[in-house]
Order: sequence, then C-alpha cells, then structure tokens
Amino acid sequence: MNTVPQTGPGRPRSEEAEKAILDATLQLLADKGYNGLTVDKVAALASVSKSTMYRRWPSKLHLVIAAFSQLPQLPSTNTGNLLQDLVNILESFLNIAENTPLAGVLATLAGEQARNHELSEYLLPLIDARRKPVRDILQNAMQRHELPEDLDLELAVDMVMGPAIMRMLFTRAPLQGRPVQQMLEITLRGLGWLLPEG
Amino acid sequence: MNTVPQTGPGRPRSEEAEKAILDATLQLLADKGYNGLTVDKVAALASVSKSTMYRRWPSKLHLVIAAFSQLPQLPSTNTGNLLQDLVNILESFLNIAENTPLAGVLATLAGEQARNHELSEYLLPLIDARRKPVRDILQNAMQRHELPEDLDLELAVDMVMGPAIMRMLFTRAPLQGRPVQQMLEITLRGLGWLLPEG
Amino acid sequence: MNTVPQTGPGRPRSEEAEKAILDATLQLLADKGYNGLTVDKVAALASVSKSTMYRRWPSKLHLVIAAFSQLPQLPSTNTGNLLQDLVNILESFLNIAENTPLAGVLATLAGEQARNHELSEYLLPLIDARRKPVRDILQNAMQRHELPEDLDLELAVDMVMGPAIMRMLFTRAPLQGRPVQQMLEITLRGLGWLLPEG
Amino acid sequence: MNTVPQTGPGRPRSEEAEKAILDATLQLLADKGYNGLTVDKVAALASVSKSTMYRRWPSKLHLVIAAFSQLPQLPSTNTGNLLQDLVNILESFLNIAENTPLAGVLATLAGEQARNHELSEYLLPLIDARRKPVRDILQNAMQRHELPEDLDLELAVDMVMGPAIMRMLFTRAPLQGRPVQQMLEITLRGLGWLLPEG
DNA sequence: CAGTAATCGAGACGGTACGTCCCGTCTTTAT
DNA sequence: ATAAAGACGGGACGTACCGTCTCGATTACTG
Repeated sequence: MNTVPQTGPGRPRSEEAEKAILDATLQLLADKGYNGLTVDKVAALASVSKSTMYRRWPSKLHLVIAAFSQLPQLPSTNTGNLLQDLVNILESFLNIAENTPLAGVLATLAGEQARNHELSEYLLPLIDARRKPVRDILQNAMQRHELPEDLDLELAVDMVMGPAIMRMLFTRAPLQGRPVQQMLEITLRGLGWLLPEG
Repeated sequence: MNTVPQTGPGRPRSEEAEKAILDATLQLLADKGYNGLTVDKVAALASVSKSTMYRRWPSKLHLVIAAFSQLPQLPSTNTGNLLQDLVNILESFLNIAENTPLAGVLATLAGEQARNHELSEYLLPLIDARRKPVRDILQNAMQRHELPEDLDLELAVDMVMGPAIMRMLFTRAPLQGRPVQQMLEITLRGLGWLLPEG
Repeated sequence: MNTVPQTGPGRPRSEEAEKAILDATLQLLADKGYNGLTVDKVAALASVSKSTMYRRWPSKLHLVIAAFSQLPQLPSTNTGNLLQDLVNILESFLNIAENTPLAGVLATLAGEQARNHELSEYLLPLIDARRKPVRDILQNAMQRHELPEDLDLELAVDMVMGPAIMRMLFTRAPLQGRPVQQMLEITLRGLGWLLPEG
Repeated sequence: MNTVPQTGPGRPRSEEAEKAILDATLQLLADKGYNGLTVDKVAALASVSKSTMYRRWPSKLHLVIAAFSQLPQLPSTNTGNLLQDLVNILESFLNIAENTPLAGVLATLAGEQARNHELSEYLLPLIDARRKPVRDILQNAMQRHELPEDLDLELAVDMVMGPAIMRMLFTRAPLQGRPVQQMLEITLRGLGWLLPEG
C-alpha cells in the first residue's frame, strides 16, 4: 500500500497532496464518522482529485486506516506509578471518545474486519499502536517486579483496556473518574500487582 | 419502535410478515454481514414488499437492530461453578463469532451509535440482553457469598466480558480454550472471588 | 362502471360518499392536475376509504373521467348570432384553461387513450359533452340556413374547436380576444357561412 | 438543458452514451408510451447507468422531451401544390399516430405542461419543430401570392393542424383520406386561398 | 534540449443500494 | 353488502456513493 517507485521517470508524487488527503480524512472522520465521510468530500476538502487518492490507497477503507495511523500516540505518562499511569492513558482515550466519533470509527473498522480478513494486515498495526503505551507501562512495572514475571503481556493489555473499551463502545455508561480507577484496581489485583512495598 | 396499537380499525399488521422479515434479516446478517445485507434482498427472501419493512422500521439500521434483538440468549449454564459457568458462556459467544460475522455486525452498530446517539435507545436493550446471562451468573455467586457483597455488578460484567470482546473484535488473537480460562481467573481474582471453601 | 345492484340485501351504497369523492377529485384535479392527484389524497379529502372508491370505479383513470363528466356544461349562449355564440363558448373554455390545469387533464387522458383504447368507451362521451354546445350552435345555424345544408357537422365541430385547443394545449400562445374571433371568422368563411343577409 | 461547456477540464461527456440514451428512450416511447417507459429500462437498453442519464436530464420528463426533439422532421413535400403538400404532411403525421403511441406521448407532455410551466421552455421548441414544415409550405404559398399577404402565419398553422390533431387525440374519428382533404379545403378556403389561376 | 512517462485536477461513467411514493388489493371491525 | 381504516405487494423514481475511466495540463527524469 502506498509504495511508490522512489525514483524514475515521470512526475513524482506530491507529498503535499498526500498530507492534505490524510488531514482531510482525519478531520472528516473526527467530524462525521466513517459513514459521514465521503471520498468526494475528502477530495474537495484536500483540493485533490480522486485519482490522486486512489493512486495511493485502493479503497476508502484503506484510506481511513492510513489516516488513522497518522494519529499521534495517546498522551501518556510513565511515572512509575503503575495505577496512575494507566488511569492517565485510559482517561485520555475517553476524552477523545467523548468528543469525537473516532472510537466509533474504530468499531466500524473492526466490524469490517470480521468479514474481510485481508483488512487485518493493515488494521492490526493500527490497533497495536493504541495498545503500545499500555504495554510499555505494564512492561516497566514488570521490570520493577511489581507484576509477576511470567505475566502474559498481551493478555494483560487486553485485561486493562478491554473493560473500558467495552463500556465506551457498547454500554456508553459513564466512565470518567471513579469507574476507571476502580476497574484498574480490580484488574491489577487480578494480575497479581505487588505494590512497591512501602 | 415497532410498537403498534394492538387493536383498532384497519387491517392489522401481519405477524407472519414481521417474523419473515426478521428471520430473513438474521439469515443475511449471519451470512453476509451488515454491508452484505440489502433491504431488497431481505424483502425478496421474506417474500415481502419494501413498504412492509419501512412501515415497521425507518431504516436498514433499525431493522438490523430489531433483528438482532430477536436472537436467542447465549446458551449458558448456571451450575454453581462460577468459573466454569463463565467459561461456558464466553466460549459460546466465541463460537458464534468464529462462524458468523455477527460479532462484526455488533461492532458496526456500535460504530454507528457513536455518531447517532438516538440509536442507543434501541441498541442498549440489545446489548443488555447479551450481558444478562453473565450478570445472572455473577449475581448467583454473590448470593452464595463467593463474591464480595458490595460488588458493582455492572462493572463486574464489563470486567468479565470486556477483555474477551476486545480480543475478538480488535486483536483477533486466538482465544478459545486456555486464554479464556486464564482471563477469567485473573478477573475473578481481581473481583475478590472466594472459592467456596474446600 | 359504477353500476350497482340498486336493491338487495346488505347496506346500500352511500350517495353522499359518491358525491364527496367526485367533488374531492374535481377539486384536486383543478388544483394539482392529474399527476398531482392521488387516490389517497382524494380519500382523505372526501373522508372516505379507498375501498369505497374502488368499489365504484376500477382505477384512478376511471375515477377522473367520472369526475370530469360531472363538470357542468360550458356556459354558452345561443342567441342566433353564430359568430358571437362561438366566440362566447370558446372564451369560457379558455378561461378555465388559464386558471386551472383542467385542460391539461384532458390532454393527459387523451395521451392515455392513445395506448389504452378501452378507455375510449368512457372518455368519448366526456369529450362529446364538451363538443355538444358547439354542435348545437352550428346545428341551429344550419336550420337558419346560415350554413350549407350538406355540412358534415362533426367535422365542422373539429374545425371550430381544433385550432383553439391546439393553441391552448401545445403552443400556449395568447388566445383571448382577437385571435379567437379571427380564428372563428376564418373557419366560418371556410365552412361557407352565409351571413343572415341584411 | 444538456448544454455543457464543450471544452474544459475533466472527462468529456460521452456522445455515444447520449445518443444511446436518446435512441433507447425513443424506442421505448414508440413501443410502450410514456408510462410504459422506465428510467431503468432505458438505462439497461442503452447500456448506461442511471447517473449518466440524470447528469444530463433532471427527470424522466425532461429526458422524454429531449428524446422527442431528436425525432426527424415529418416527411413532407413542397411541390408548389398547396393543398397536396398539406395533405401529404398531415397524412404522414397520421401514419405515425396510428402505428405508435407517439402522439399520445405528445398529449401527455402537453398535459404536464399545463401545470409545470417551466416545461414549456423545453417543450415549445419541440412543438415548433413539428409546425415548421407546415409553416414553410404556407409561407411558400404566400410568396406565390396564393394566400393573402397579410395572413397571420402562426394562426394559419394552428388552423391547418388543429382540427386534425383534435380528431386524432380526442375524437379518434377516422381521418385518413377524404376527411383530411376535406378539412384542408375548408381551412384553405377560410384562409382566402386563391388558386393559382387556371 | 527534446521526448517520454508518471502525476495532477476535473469530472464523467457503470453499478448498486437506499428510502420514498403511489396504485390497486386485501383484511380487519363496525354499521 | 358497505363502510372506514389501514396494511400489503409491486414497482418506479430520484439520490448518493464507490471505484474506474478519460481528458488536457504539469513536471520531472532521460537520451
């Protein structure tokens, strides 16, 4: 996807166009969600032709995934306070989910993936990028021996993020503040969290 | 939605048509997923006119939600063995997810809900019906004093289901067997499960 | 069409309903033309059910024809002044055509008749009723020997009305006043009009 | 309608597609009349998508008018024999009317025009094209001084065509042969036809 | 420096689904 | 048997969007 002959004859691809497309995509995505985003609208907003888009990504779906991948990592801390770091990162996730339909876009992509397994190739890295900060925090805690050394890290990430995502996407129950903290305390207890003595 | 004055003048709505529509919808949904389902195909399969469908549900989305609501509860046991009961119910969920795109449909609906909050009115009961068996199992355990009596039940349901859903929809990591059991053990530990002595 | 068992068992047909239907039909026809008229709108406006309508007339087309037949004859004079009498009747025709789409309805019916010859059975009497006043006027003139005694009366009617209808329906050229008089003078001359001496 | 910037950026509109659409429209029109013609059928017959049609004409009505405009002029002679030339052209008109529902289509369009005056913009030129051969014949006769030099030409055209159209569309009385000739003789007499001496 | 070749904006194109509208029929209960 | 009410099958219309295509116009590398 989006791999070009770096050099060779012919007019080179415009990097500005590429950036404009991805920016426009993100804006529309955050503004109107997946179905509200239209290839023509993106083209218009980016002042670009559709061919320029389809030359880079083979479908709207791929474009959206590419744009999503451009999103910056979630703002997270890694202070060494395991509970607090996890609270922080989940809270920032929640803030986005409450103010944009971006979490919904993720759900839509997941829904598509269920029938179109080829998509996973592009979607999984994107998902993984959202998981990484959590994984890092947990890994650090392991190195500090706050978590058992035989912990299955990926499973732990699922345990940390799953309940919050569940609530955000499906239940739409209030989640900010207390509940997040409570969820994480339960999860960490289950994972065998050893408070750094003291 | 779709609650009509049971009596009154005029030809009553055909319950057969309604059932045929919902059945056809479910079949196509399980067969081809949300995007593969077409209003016209449903009408043809149910031997019904589109008007008859749109008289009941104002859009494809509403129809799909209604059909989903018809799905039987997940097959679950309530043997008194907390861990085993939860394993059973999650495994049956997973079986469906692996053999049909129905879980993907759920994700699609969730994605839509993110922008169209009016949908929640119809979607939430549906979600809640999937949660109920888990809630029942947990509640029974509370009555048996295997779980703390001050447990937040809804949150506990999220904790039990969230990680599995996460993996199923997003990560698509293998989940059958060991991982489910492991996840549940961790969650239950976190929730403060007291094994029934012995 | 609309022939009922006058007597017999069962509730008799409501004459009020019938009148209400025809009135509503005429009103909508004069208001919105043939395509703007809807069977449901007529039913609503007449406070009548559709079955009551379809029990009497087998289709919208037949209903419209029936309603049209209810229209009063064109106001005409028969003063003995051939030219003036014809001018009068054409002018009253034109007044209707300018203020309602009723003439258009006639054209629509004619268009339908072109493919659906069965319609003629119902449409021809209606057309004939519009022609009658003109025929009467001409016939009177014949009896006064102002027109040749071997005149083909039907053809004469066509000659009198045709040019005006042509202009009204197709050309939409101004027609009131001078042009009508001029047309009729030409036609009458062609027909061999002998002024009543003097 | 359907007048595009001939040049400019972008893929030019396909003239083949346009021709195919109009041809298909005409064929269906002549075959099944206005109501029997379906936008989808036209698209299928022309191997064209509906978008391509709606890009050019905003509705079925406009399409039909455009197609009608494509019809070749009526075959007519201009031999200098005024009566015979007019007989010829009316007879060819009648032949079409008897073998196709095209005359009915014209009536339908006229009926629509009665309520939708915007249509006149497109319909009038079409009507005028049908009148032109008659107008030419009459004009020639004027130059030969067979008709009065102060003759109102448009009115004369109405006088020539009106009675025949009237009969064709409404009365459906037999018209071929004698009646046409008779009608025209009367009309020409009325118009003040001076036989070319002799 | 001319020629070739990929890219660009613009916008038409085929295909397909959606949701709306309306006709003529059917099914209720009530007169 | 009719009536009002309103659901039903069928089928057309016009709109929207996707992914492909064809233009003429740029803009680089290449011979």
